[in-house]
Amino acid sequence: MISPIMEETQKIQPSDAELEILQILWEHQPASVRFVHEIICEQREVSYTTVLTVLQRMTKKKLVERIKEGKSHLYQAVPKEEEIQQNLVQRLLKTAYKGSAMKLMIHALGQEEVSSEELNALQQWLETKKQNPDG
Amino acid sequence: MISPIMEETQKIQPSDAELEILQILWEHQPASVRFVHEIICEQREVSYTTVLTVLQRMTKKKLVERIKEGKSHLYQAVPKEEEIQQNLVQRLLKTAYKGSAMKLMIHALGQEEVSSEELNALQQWLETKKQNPDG
DNA sequence: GACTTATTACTACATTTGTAGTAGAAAAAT
DNA sequence: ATTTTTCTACTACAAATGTAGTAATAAGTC
Repeated sequence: MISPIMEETQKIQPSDAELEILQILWEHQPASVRFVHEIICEQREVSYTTVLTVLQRMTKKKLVERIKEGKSHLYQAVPKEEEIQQNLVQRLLKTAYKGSAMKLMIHALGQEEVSSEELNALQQWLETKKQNPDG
Repeated sequence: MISPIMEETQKIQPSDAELEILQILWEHQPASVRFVHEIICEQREVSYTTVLTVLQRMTKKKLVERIKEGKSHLYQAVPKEEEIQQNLVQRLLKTAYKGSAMKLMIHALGQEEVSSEELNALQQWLETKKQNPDG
């Protein structure tokens, strides 16, 4: 879709499968197809070539980088985890919350059981933010 | 994708175009294709039949309901806005934030300019939450 | 009543996505 | 050296998505 909103938000928007793989890479950089496949298979059944195919597409899109390693390859995430997270929240904020960060937060807090440590951390964060708005 | 995470999160996940339309409906219930089209066109160019087609698919998926109105129809969102929002944050939380609501919130707050009213509102909300964790 | 407009139904089509099979080459095992 | 395993490359395919055209029908307009 090419709405103005989309354009602004036209940053990297990995698909579900891609994000799943990125997550793994962010934790175990660089990794082989085999490795990624095994990790995923701890959660769900999927064929080796499926993972391979997704990784190949991701390479084409520059979502990952390939390092030759003898016959095979090692993969490495290109975007930073934070960057992608930011993109995704921003998008959600605009497309589903009309920009109201508040409501989004309430929802994020509301459904999960947030530990009181997290609540405290957030409170502190808020204090800081109020003092120094450009944090 | 049929990961365990996805299954849990297998609630309604409207596509971009669908969400765009839902947003409009939530604000102006019930609305004609024409109306929806006009609203969208304030933002971006799109053909009337495109909107019609999406609405027809949404009807099939039960994302909207159709009310006959003479020759034409009026459409009404089926899911509640909050419900969809919750689904989307929950999904984001699980797929991109490994469940850390905190980080998600920091990001939500961090990138947009959040008014100090919003910050205050959040602080109050936090107070309440601490007193009465099952809010 | 003939003509123009609005509206729907149906069809189409390119892309993206999730999924996986097959073939061929390289490496490892025996 | 022959067989088995491990990889990659390539191909395929169904479903979803964003997009829009055409035909038919109903409704207003002159």
